[in-house]
Amino acid sequence: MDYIGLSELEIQRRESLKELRNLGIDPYPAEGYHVNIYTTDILSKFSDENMPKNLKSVSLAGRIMSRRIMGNASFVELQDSKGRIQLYFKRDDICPDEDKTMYNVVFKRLLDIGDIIGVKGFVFRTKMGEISVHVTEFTVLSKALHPLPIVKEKDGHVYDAVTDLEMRYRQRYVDLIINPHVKDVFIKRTKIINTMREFFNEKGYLEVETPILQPIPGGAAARPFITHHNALNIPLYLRIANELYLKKLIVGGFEGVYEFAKDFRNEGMDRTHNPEFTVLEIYVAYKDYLWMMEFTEKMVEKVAIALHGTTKVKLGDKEIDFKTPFKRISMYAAIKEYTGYDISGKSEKDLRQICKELNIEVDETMGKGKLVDAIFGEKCEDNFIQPTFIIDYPIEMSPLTKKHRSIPGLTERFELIVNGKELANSYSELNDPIDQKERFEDQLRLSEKGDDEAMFIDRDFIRSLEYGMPPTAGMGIGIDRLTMFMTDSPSIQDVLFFPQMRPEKKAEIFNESIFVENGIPEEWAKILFKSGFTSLAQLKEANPGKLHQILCGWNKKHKLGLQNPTPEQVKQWTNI
RNA sequence: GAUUGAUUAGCUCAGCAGGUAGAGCAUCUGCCUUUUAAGCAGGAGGUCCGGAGUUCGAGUCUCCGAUCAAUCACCA
Repeated sequence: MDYIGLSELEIQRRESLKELRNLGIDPYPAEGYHVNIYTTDILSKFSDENMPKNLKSVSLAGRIMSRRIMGNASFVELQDSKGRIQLYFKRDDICPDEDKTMYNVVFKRLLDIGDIIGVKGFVFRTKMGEISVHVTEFTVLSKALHPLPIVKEKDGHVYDAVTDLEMRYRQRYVDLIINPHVKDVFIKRTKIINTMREFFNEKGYLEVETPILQPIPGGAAARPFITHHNALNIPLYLRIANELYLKKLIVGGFEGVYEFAKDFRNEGMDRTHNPEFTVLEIYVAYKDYLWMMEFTEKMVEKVAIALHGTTKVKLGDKEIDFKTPFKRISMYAAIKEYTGYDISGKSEKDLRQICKELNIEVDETMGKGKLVDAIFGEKCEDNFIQPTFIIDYPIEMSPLTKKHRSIPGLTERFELIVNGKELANSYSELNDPIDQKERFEDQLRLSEKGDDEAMFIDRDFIRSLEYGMPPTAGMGIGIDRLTMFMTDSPSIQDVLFFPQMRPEKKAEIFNESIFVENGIPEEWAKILFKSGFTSLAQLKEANPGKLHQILCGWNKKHKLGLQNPTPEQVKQWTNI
């Protein structure tokens, strides 16, 4: 076995692996292990007076998280999918006969923290009062070769926790093993999605799937990822939204459709942005945005209660109350409240001037919509901590939204803001095909002006509207953000199992061939390379005596079991 | 992309106006027979992120690079 480059702990574990096999124990057995109880059930059902029958003979499996060996009695903490429990191993119970190998060798010496075992035994309470499993038999189920970081915990106080974010995100499996609260976040995430799904299904809306690879990335303003389809020889885009496809389904006659969709945006990454993220979009025929506002707040309230049993949720040092009804305020009223400016009816030039007076950075490519959005984003958004609907957006920033029924220049649109961040976005969908075509053309003009986020024109979408789409309300909500709010997570990386990261630095390219070609045996060539000799010139400069020592030392240290070269041989190598 | 900070044992972290690399846990060897984050004693374990420079001497100072984090910018 090639131990080069391994730490001592890893070498030890590989040695233990060999020894297990020599003893006839398969460290990775093929058959399953019969489990009849979880750690948490043992703890909750235990009773000193009236021990339930099923605790008299338990069989469970999990990972060894700590060991305390006291001669021929030992304690182990076992972690399964639900929690942890203490195991008690006693030599003469594990090995009733003369042969004490299973305890003295296999358990004490060849098992390590991180290994996965199955145990059978009975439940009891130790003198110290801890509910434990007295093990009568154990089975090695999987030997861990990579040492697990050791985290200790007592009375809620955690010692030596792994806090390195890079390790936690890159090796999420390790994070999940050693930081139990991490699992909770993801269990809650799934619960959020399930709760929403139930809410929609109860009303008879249909869960659907629409394309992720799209010839035209529509439905939002964002920079897409581009890929290429070989057979068709065309570019394809990863979707930035599923809006247009879902509306086509409403045209097709469904009453309500929804999709939990992965969207992709080729933009910056930070605490609240990941290149791929999950969005729920739902469209319901014969409804408008006022209906959707009530629908949305009920849905969010239901999620909060499903998760926490109350509408009040802790978020950092704040408490958010998701009790309905949420506050509603129009966008212009919000701007007036926080800036003092009444921007209704203002021209692009006026808006630019107002931005200047408010010290908001603007550039030439920004149209009216983006200017208003800049004012709102800069001066207002942060102020809305409790759930608030911002309603009635200017037409320029809402190209897929129906014009307001009574206020010119505005659209029937709302966003839900929580903790100063946009959570959901919704509107009465524009179903006038001619108006829609004009709005797309406006976007085209913005794009020509240099706005690289302006929407593409989707002619098939316009064609679908020409067949007639019923009045429809649509809503999109960021699942990652919702999960952040509901689990008190400060960054999106905490609610994604595998957040996008820069690739790990490539391992050094292993190339000892130059030495091999010059007659040095391969095993020694590798060691030369690993000890920092990467060229023949370097080798020539080396002191042969010292080099001999380095090589023999390496052989010993890493237990390679190679026959050491003679000093003369090594001298020869330096003279190649 | 900018600024600031970080990178030392498997893990958590010390270390200094430049002078032989430290602790706890984990690991190994003894002792210890129901412990409570960690029983006791002893041992082993490091390319101090990489490269160049200053110096008699660099983990420490300077420069370049890598990676990560925080803040900002960008992100309808």
